[in-house]
Amino acid sequence: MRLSKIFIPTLKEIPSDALIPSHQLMLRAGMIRPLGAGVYSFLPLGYRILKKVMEIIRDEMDAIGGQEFHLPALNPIELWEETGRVKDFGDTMFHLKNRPLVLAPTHEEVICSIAKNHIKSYRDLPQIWYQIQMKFRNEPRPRSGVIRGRQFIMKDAYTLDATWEGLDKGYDLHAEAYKKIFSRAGLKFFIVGASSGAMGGSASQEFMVESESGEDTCALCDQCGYAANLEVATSNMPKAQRDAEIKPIEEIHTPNVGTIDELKEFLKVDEQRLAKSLVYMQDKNPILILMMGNDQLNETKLLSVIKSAVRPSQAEELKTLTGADAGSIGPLGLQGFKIIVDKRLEGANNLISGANKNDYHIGNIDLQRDVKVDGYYDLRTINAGEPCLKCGKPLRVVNAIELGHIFKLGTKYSDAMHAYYLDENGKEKPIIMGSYGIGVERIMACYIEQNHDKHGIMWSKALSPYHVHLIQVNSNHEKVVQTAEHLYEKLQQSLVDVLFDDRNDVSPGFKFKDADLLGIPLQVIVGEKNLAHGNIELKERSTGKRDIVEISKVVSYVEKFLES
RNA sequence: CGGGAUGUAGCGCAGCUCGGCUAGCGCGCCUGCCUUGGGCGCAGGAGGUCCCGGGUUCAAAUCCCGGCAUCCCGACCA
Repeated sequence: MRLSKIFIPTLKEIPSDALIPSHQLMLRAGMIRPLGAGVYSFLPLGYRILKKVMEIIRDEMDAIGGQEFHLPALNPIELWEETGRVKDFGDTMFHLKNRPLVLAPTHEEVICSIAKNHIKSYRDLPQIWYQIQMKFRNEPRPRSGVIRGRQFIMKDAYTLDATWEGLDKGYDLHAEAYKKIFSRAGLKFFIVGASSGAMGGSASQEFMVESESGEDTCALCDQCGYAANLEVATSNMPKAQRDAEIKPIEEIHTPNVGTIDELKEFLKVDEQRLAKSLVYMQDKNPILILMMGNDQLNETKLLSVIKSAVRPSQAEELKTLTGADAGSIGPLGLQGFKIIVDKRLEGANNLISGANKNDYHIGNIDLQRDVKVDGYYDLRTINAGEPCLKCGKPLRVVNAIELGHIFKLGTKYSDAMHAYYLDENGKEKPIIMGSYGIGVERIMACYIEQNHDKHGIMWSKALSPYHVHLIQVNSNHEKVVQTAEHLYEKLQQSLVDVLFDDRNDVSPGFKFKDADLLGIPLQVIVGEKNLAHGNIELKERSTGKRDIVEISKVVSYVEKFLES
């Protein structure tokens, strides 16, 4: 393709709305343009890269027996009523105004409805169905360019199985396929255990890229490889020890002491003796949560224990329910509360907590003797530096971008939609499902985040929109033009994808800058000086390494480069 | 949905505090000449509902009220 003809509107200046490198470079390299918040047009260059990404995904999905579908984005709202997800998604799902239709934010329901109508026997299973299509989500706050948009391309795959062993197998196949996909795309990634959240289901893993601009937070152990989303991460922090000495409850006057830090200072006691109280509301039912010292409650973990929506109680509610304000709440003497306790406090005694009376705390609380505990659960958020659960080495906590997520869904959707098959015994059973997503634009953006310098992007051969960037340096020099045209022909005959900068109204410096910005891995530079000796210069974008070769050897040089 | 910022030519910005504008600068764009190894130079030129609506005033980009949009932080995020 000739640069004089193709539409690649590069920018010298950085658009002010773009803050992260991938967003800036995608705009500057003429790959995308914004149309509204979280909505982007892909221009020809950007779309070529997107297609490369999709081809890698397609290739690996087909390799595990996936069958590609093309599914509707417009869905009848009744379909989503069946699984109760109109409510679950809430404002995140786009609703059409003049028809009872929604824009699909994902496709479990559609897949399930097809399965329901056509998968009748265990003989029809297993199946791996996938699609690479636009999804729509009314994100409250789109950000970071294409990384979080209101419409985006997702590869979504679904496994349908008759047995749980089958689900395990399908899940593992996807995990392996995902490793291949992200490796082929040239990404440095890691895999974490994750929460399955509102998708439902059991096991779940996320494929992450470490990035300052990531919206997820993960704990990593560089020693043994432990990795988990902070939503589910655990560490090996010591539990409270049970004292041999049994002491009676005592009331302690603690004027103007509210926070755990103040209490610790005031009483001069070890933080491990302090039990922090938090009150959450499950509908109209209060839940008291006890955490050790200043441990932070992890709301995702709480949600997985409670299994329904909860919210922190408000100040007036607290006063009415407990008789005290935040800072003086405790487990003793509460009416109608469910009480759950973090595992670090399991069975502990001689604890100090609020008295449910302002300015007072209670000492020597024995959770076994004094409190009716409804359960001990892991509820805390871990911190960087805590010992790894597996090997004891300090954990790292990093921000990360989620590239892919694999779930074992189970029968949540097939039950809700009555997608049943008949087993060997003629017995009706729900199809067992798994769900596996990849953010296609995110692969592109994350690749750029990991592979750029101050001049621009550095594409790998796998994702580069063209194989080589042919630069005709001096457009007024007849021999340069002739040679560049000749090489353009020759390279194309050898099935090399060439982007040819044949512009005759652009200075050499401008062409070099553009070439480095676009980041095609190999530049073939036809300039007057080298040509005088019958030579052509070849520059590798990523290393800056330059080679001078004879004209006749350019094609074989390029072929060798592309094969390596 | 809370907090903050911004909105002036295709892009990046100045002007706004203290009203006087016939709105300016750089880049880009068009024409001509020139130059040709790192975003050339010279000359000429086109391009604006100053986000929208209302108000104050002799006079509003500028002051006041309302709205919208975009970005950032937070909340949320299958």
